[in-house]
Amino acid sequence: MSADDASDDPAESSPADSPHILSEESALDEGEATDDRAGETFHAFWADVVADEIVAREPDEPVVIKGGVSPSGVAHLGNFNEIMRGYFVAEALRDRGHEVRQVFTSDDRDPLRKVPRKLANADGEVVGLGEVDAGVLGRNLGVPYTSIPDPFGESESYAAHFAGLLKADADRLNVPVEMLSNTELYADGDFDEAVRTVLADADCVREVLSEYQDKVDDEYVPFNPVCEACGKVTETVTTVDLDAETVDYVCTDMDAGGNTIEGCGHEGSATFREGKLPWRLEWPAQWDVLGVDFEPFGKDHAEGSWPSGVDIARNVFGEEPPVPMVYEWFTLDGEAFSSSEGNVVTVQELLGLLEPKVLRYFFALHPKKARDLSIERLDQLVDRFDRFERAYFGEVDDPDLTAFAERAYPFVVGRPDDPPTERPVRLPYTFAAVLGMVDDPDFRERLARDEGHIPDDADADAVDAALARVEQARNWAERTGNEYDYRLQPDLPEIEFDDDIAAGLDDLADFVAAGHDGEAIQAEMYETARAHDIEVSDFFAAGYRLFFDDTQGPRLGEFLGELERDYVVDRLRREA
RNA sequence: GGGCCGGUAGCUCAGUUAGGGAGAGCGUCCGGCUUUUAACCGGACGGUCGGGGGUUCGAAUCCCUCCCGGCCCGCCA
Repeated sequence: MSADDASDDPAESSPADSPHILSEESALDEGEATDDRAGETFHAFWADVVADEIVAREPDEPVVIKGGVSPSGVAHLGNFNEIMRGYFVAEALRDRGHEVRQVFTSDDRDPLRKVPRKLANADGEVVGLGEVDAGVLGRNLGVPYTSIPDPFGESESYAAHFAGLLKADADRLNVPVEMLSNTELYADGDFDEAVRTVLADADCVREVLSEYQDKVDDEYVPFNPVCEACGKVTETVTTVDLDAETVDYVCTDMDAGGNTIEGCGHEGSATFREGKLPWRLEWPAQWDVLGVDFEPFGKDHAEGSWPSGVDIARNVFGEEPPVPMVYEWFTLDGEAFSSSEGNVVTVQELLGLLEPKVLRYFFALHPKKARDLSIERLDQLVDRFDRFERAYFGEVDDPDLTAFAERAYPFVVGRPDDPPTERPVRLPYTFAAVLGMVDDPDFRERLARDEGHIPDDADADAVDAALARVEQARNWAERTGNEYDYRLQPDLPEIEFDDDIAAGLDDLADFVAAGHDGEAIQAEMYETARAHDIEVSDFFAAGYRLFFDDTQGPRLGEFLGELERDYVVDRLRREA
């Protein structure tokens, strides 16, 4: 047991290797290092704390930031954590003058272990198996994702389809990330040295790995060839030929989370490029091959593959592991992301509901907090972004928020070198939802101006930008069916009113026809109701029925005041 | 059971780096906008900072302990 010479329990990594670098006082905060401490400055933005750690190691340029994921059915928001967290660190480093390369591996030589219940199509929409060629999945259990046809029949493989989704979403968020296919790295020989190192010193690998995994015994060979006969990833290597760089194998059954994927029994030979390393080795091998300096990962890795990866990196590959960073997982409307349960949302879906800046802002919040993304309360997130933005422009009396905004806002809006000098015009999200009840763009602008949300001197571009939120807020209202989900009815709803209300509506029509503004119309509704001895609520309900075919709605008078007068008059008279 | 990370107002979250006034927005309630109708404005209500103990002149913040939640401690990734 050479691995545990230094410590009593090899599984117990030293505190300095903790991946929770944002939770601890400081990995440097030991002993008397007061001079070092004095050199540290407070950072309002977590990405700078991480950047400090990276810079302290004096990495070669370009600094390499990695993320990675095994393909699954849906590229949901949670999968974006690594890309976005890495991005903000990359930007913080670039801002300090470093060259940064951000890569993201699609770990696509991994075998498909079970058929996903939901898939995302090229448009980011989540669909069930019934809408795809599910058979192609069922027939390819155990086969690397890159060798499985795209169930949508569009991309060259299932892996390519999935990687395409991630890349498209990264583009939408304007994050320059280089997608790397693990299969290609193997096929091109990038992993040759790593595989050789692992197989050449298999005893050492077993020794290190056995501290973390029970299945590692004297027979264990840390390489999984792809069977040349059936195409499945296999586990049983019989001999290793280091000179020829080949292994012999038997295609045996594989256990996949309780299910058995049957091997074909074929006995064959594979090169180092025709298989893969097990994850616990593959991850540190990626660090080595790609020269990774920083990698964020989910908390599921924090106590599992990270400690073993550190050990493997040092004792097998002879390298230092990258700066780690654990992030907490998101929930969606209070529940864990689950594509099988249908509790997923894709970046593309979200961008139909809010601006990319707002989504980027969400990822700029502190990673150690388990955050809930609530679609129902998406207005809260947008409001928080607006406040964050106002804080950047010095309009919020909150020193902490202001300090965070001053550093993070330029990154969030993607303009660290050229931050905006004027605060954009923003419509409150729920107000935008109100405007979304009517299609007419002129109506939207008039009402927004009347309510004081658009300054008189705003230029046309600023107005257009502000009004762009209306479509998103309307999509939100429709998706959630919430209290803003009303639509102005272009045609007269079928409805009967009693005589009093009918007379009141006629009077109100005359009042509108005479030309009054929204405020006056609102007031007149009360007057009219009283004059006809109608309950005010009944009269409003009649109005909502006429215009929205509903019993409730927005403040009606102001609303009617902005609409086409003839339309309002005709509708009140139940004529059109 | 063990380890790690979280727990601050009804909700969403700042504040914990470096101990000193418990905060914001939303919601709720009340009021204002001549006028009950979800947009605007003002005010109020609202917290044992998960519980307990300790250190300290002083603790959301540091230490110990317990409770709750998530993750890991099989395999896989």
